[in-house]
Amino acid sequence: MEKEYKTEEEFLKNYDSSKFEKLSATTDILIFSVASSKQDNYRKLNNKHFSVLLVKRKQHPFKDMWCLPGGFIGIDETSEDAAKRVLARETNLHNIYLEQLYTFDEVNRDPRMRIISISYVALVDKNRLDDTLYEDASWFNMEIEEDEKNIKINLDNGEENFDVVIKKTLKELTTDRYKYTIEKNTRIAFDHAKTIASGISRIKNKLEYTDIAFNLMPEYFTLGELQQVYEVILGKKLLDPAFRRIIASKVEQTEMTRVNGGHRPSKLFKYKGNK
Amino acid sequence: MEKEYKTEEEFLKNYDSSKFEKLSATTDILIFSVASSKQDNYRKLNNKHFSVLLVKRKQHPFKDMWCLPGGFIGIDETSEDAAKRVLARETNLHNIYLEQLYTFDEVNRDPRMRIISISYVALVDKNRLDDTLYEDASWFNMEIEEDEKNIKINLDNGEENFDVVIKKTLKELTTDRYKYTIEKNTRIAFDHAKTIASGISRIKNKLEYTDIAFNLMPEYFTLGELQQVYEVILGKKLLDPAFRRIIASKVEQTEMTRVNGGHRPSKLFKYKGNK
DNA sequence: TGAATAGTGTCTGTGAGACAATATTAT
DNA sequence: ATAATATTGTCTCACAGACACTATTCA
Repeated sequence: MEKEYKTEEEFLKNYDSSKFEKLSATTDILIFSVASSKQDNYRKLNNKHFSVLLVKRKQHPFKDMWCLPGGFIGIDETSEDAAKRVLARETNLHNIYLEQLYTFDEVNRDPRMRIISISYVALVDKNRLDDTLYEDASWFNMEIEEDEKNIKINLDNGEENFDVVIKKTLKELTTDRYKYTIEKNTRIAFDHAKTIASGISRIKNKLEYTDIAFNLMPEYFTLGELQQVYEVILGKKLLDPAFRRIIASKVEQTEMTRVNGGHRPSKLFKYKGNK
Repeated sequence: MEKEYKTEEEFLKNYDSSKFEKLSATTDILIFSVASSKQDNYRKLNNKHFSVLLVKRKQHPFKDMWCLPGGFIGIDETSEDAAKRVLARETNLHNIYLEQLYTFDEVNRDPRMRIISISYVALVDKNRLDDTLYEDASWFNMEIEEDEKNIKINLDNGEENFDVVIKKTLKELTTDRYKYTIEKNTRIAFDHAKTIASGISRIKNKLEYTDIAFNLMPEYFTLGELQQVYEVILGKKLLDPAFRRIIASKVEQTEMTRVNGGHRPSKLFKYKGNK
């Protein structure tokens, strides 16, 4: 006890509190999902969209603009715990895929005071959600167009529709890591447009070499549905046989089929787990 | 001005400072490099080792144990700026490859008080360093053995030699993301053994799909040297023809050759840049 | 000369891209 | 019958793994 105190004291002596003021930390969460919208043609499958949950700000700064759900990190909780807390508040769900994305800490990212943001990505199956949303939250469908220089995201929640453009600049030195700068943005608060772009990029990458896609799926699904999820996230059509080859080892066929309109019914599959 | 103040006030009213105490943030940097050690046999090439810079703690807690170079993040600087500051102090170099790794924020990771650590990975070419090291810093060669369940790292700085074992457990839900727990560790302070394991894992992955390796190389190098760098980081031998095929598009041959003992001299190459 | 590294040629198997072909359903 | 999706077959091309072979140097 004596020693504890002594080292603490020693530490604080060396800790220049005028220079190294403490700072506030929040967690901001990208809650991603895939939404389905009915098609006009009875034969056709539902249209799918990669979507993100945003919250309308009720206060200054950035009043009436959209931001990511988030919250302050308590002195006795980890950022992951804080993220789970926010996630439960927004979705009423526990046990959701969650991974740390990046820590955004530009000095003036919040005009009020120094607040760093430890951001997380969550993936949820929309079927698990009830329709009631917390406060002023809203799901935005995203259309993503990405090239070498820019990521353009069109966001649409049925009432509002706007574009965000994030410029990717290669950082100095040999690396593939991009630095994101907001090129066009009128409706997203803080630096959250960057967070969204980073999160999309992370999920797109991981889609190709991990099984995260299954977090967006219900227990039973058709391979067509699964393929659609890959397609809307990657932003490109995939060839059926190739997709089936790749996915085959990860799924398990069931006896059930889904009858879905004027075409051949499809078998239902479920996730097999990693090998 | 009036409005600024008003919103700040409003904000602070909603900001429950008893619950959301501010916290301290540091940056910890994995400074990786590749060391060469002379061989006994005049014909043989230098032995290469993947190495990391550690600093001996002079104070409690963890006195006399080894930790990553790091420092507090000022209220007016980003974690990246802080990392560059530390990097310049330790290496006397600017313009070093630097990327954010992960934010470690377990509540009790520092026994004194709540301190979160925004960690970075830096890659330096050892030829650019002079031999004088800042304070009690020391380069440790690493031997890495990794399997499905554990990462075992043997660290050796010529005087001390010890093992660290980090257990990888698959996190709940469908994901390839591992949670690291320290299984065996006697000489590394704080949770820095985890940080080292994460950093190694990041670099190993990126080595395969980016050009980061060239940050560890001098301007001119032989393909054999480059291959050695890949081999010590990946922890396995590569086949010469395959390696040359992959690397061919990224390098440019020069007129120079390196004469290196009792064997055929090798052409010197330089990095061509992405495409 | 021999040990060691440098560098090239080539066979083979795997796997992705491409496209064709067949199956099945509701209207 | 037809439009739409479901599912499978197969050809080709690129490329990684494997191994053999040649080139060159210095003690």
